[in-house]
Amino acid sequence: MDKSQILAKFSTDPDRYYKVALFEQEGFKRKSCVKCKRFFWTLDDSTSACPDHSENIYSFIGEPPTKKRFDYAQAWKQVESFFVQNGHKSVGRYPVVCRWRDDLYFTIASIVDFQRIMGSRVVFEFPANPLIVPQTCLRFKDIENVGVTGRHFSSFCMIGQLSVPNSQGYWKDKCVELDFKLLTERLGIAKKEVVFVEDVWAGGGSFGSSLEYFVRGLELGNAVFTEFQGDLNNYSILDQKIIDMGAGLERFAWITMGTPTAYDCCFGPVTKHMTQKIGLGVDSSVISNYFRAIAKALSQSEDISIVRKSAAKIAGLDEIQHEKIISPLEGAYLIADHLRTLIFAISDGALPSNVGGGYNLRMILRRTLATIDRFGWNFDLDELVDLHVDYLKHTYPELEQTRNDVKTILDIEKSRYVESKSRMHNIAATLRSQNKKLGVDDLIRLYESDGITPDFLKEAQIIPEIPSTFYEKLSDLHQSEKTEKKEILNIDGIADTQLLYYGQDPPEFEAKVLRVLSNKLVVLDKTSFYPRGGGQEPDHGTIENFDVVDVNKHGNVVVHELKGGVPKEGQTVKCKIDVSRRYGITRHHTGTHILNSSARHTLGSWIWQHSAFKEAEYARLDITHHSNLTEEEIMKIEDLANTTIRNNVPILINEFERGDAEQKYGFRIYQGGVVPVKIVRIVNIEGFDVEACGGTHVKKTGEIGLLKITKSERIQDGVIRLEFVTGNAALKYTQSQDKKISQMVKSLGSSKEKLVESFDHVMKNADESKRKLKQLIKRASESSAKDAIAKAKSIGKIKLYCTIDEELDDEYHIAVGETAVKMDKSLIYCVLIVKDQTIKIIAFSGSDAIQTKKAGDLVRDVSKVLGGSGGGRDSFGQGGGKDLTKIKDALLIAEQSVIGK
RNA sequence: GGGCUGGUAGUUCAGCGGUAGAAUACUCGCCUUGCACGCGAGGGGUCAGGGGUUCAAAUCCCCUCCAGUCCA
Repeated sequence: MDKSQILAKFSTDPDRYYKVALFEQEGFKRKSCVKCKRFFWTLDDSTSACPDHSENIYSFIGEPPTKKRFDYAQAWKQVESFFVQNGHKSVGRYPVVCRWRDDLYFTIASIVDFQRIMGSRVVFEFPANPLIVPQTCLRFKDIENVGVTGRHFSSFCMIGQLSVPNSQGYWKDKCVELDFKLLTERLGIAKKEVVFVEDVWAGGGSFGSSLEYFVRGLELGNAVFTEFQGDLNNYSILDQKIIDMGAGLERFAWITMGTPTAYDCCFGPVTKHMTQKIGLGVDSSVISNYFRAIAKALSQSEDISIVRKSAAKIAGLDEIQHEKIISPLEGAYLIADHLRTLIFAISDGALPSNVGGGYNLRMILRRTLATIDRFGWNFDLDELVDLHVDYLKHTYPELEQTRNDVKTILDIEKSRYVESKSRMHNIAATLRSQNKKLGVDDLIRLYESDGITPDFLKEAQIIPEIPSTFYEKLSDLHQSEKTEKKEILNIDGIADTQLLYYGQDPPEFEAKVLRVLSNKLVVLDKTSFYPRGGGQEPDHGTIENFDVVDVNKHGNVVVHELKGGVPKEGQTVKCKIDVSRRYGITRHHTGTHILNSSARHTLGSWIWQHSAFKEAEYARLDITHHSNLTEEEIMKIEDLANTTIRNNVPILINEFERGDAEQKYGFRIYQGGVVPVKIVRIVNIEGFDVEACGGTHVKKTGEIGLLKITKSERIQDGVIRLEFVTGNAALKYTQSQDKKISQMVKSLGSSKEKLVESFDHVMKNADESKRKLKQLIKRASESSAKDAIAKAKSIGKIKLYCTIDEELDDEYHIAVGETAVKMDKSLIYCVLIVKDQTIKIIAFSGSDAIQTKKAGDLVRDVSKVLGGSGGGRDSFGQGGGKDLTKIKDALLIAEQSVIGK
């Protein structure tokens, strides 16, 4: 939907869409900006331009409009206590890794916390009404601006003020009144300073008006009133209207502090520590002037390099001063920002990698490290992380728990960066020594497959200039599309299936056939057949006497696929589950939970389930982890899992309201991904693991018997796949392993106890034999060569030795031949080697014999006879053929060929 | 999720259908009072693994494993 059209429409009726009680009470006037025509509301009679175009834009830098000063941590305390006093519930932040939405890697706005996708619709679930949340959000879109503009962050805290207008919540009037009071009464900003700008918001099929509020050109927040659904020509009022006010906490702090940038008051001791260490003063008026100028320049241009240049000019900084004063500051801000983002992301379970959202994290860490390198600083990442966490833990106490894991991950990633850098230098050195001219395609390949940028090559003076077509060509390469298809079955009008497997779970039951589809799909009124879902494979069994080969759930209807025929609609049928298959699957499913938790306890807090698959014979679990697993790690995980199994821990399954479950157990419960339901089923392996899960589980862990990991592989950067077996499948696995060992023992003629020794012995022998053979050939070649010379037939000036060998191979004859022609320069050495139904020809011509016959030519002539081909140089040639019947002819041809026929 | 690149001596890499190489490190010898260096010789390889094409594969094709890198 076109937002400008909605805005145009809403603007024609401001009383209906924008005018709130506060405007009336306080006497706000509605004006249209002299520059951009946008409508805004203000108490200041003298203003004629909207905040973006006003004269005093960003004049709070150095001169804040408040007497009170609140830094980042204090600002939240003020906002929180204000809203709590006004009847809001303050809820903890949600993870920045957005596991409850398939379409987002990271939480990008506070409202996302409460959105759940059901089918194609977005539904809202609020744990309280009204509420307030300090939601950390990650955005990588404007990464180039971070550190430079003074206000762009890769992560920031969006204060979310959410209200549903009903008996507890409120609508527009109260919302704007509260926001206004927060600014004026709590923060102490003069009423005249606050400006509201009319705007609209649209997305996900709904839309509504919004009011952005500014102080001196700085947008502090945006109150969105989601009110309608449909499109502009045909829309209705939503059943559930929602107020979504999002405000930047960093900006709240900034406006009261009036520091040159928002970074100065939001990273607490971090930037201070850095500027002290590198010896930069940040308080000077030059810097304030510069960043005020940046803000002005930003409203005129989006090109950051132009903005920087023009701001330097306004602030009166020449190029050298700019480079000396501003650049390092920008670097310090960037480092502080990026590290804070990494702390949140890693704490919430994201890992830097080359896929998905992990790539963003790898990029910002590498930008951080490259910045440190560029200025030659020696910051200790661990120390900076500590400073951040010590500061942030007042607002986000949970960060304390992952402090050390964050350091571990950063350390691993850092060493990858260092390795990558040294690889780049190696390649650069090679390129330099090759001294080849590099085309655009070469540069693109270097960039895409080795990460070597043309800038790097230019700096290393390997290329003189970056070709103008480089970036164009590069972006052309990345025009890809996504396709997704899903088959939809028509099950309209069929009643929801009663799910027996969540109740008594009878292995045999009678049910009524409600519908037969496509002559193979059967829908019953109730079923014990567990359908495919959450990585669990479906039950098999029989309905009447027909085999059930597949079971799927479509909405709330379970559809059974039969083989060999179908019952009639309306018929009552006898159904039987394949119990042993089900039990195998069930044990693997509970085993998956145990294994996941075992891996997390053994490896670290960053372990999450990435995906899983469980059937009767085996299961696999993909976990998020930074490196391939060592044998020791696998064994430790296995040990813990099996200890848990032997402890025979009870498994409790209960249903909770989603919000209650999240509050009680945290977001760790969502290991299996998105669960679009209001009531979640919690599977609790007491004291060990808690997950939201709809699958079938054993009653006590002891039932699993044994869990054996059979394979571990890294399926992509940051994801390890564990294949494993439990119960009877585990026994079968060890039996088959044992059988293999027996076979090896048998062919080695050894015993199970001495298997490893015997194997080592055989390997050693083989190595030694190979070495001996090499020596033997070397020593024998001289006498064999003499022998050949003696046996050779004289033909004119030269001698020909030509023979057939069915025992020794080309390696031997090459050695002998080479020696022989060195000893007798008039010799031609030619052997036909018969092996595996083919004939190989090897020929050497001594340096004198070459004039008569070149080895390459000889081979070509002879191999032709044998139905093959070959060739080579003057002194050496090889070839062959497959026609064994012509082997005698070949000898003759060889002689004739030498004679010159 | 979609691509791309690579895996050869302990290490860094070259070779890219036709006898498996260089540099460096290693061992030994020579030179030197000794060290650094210099000179000479030598050892060191399942060319990641498996299959295919071919008279012939490190080299071409397919699969697997391991690693790197770019994009969304």
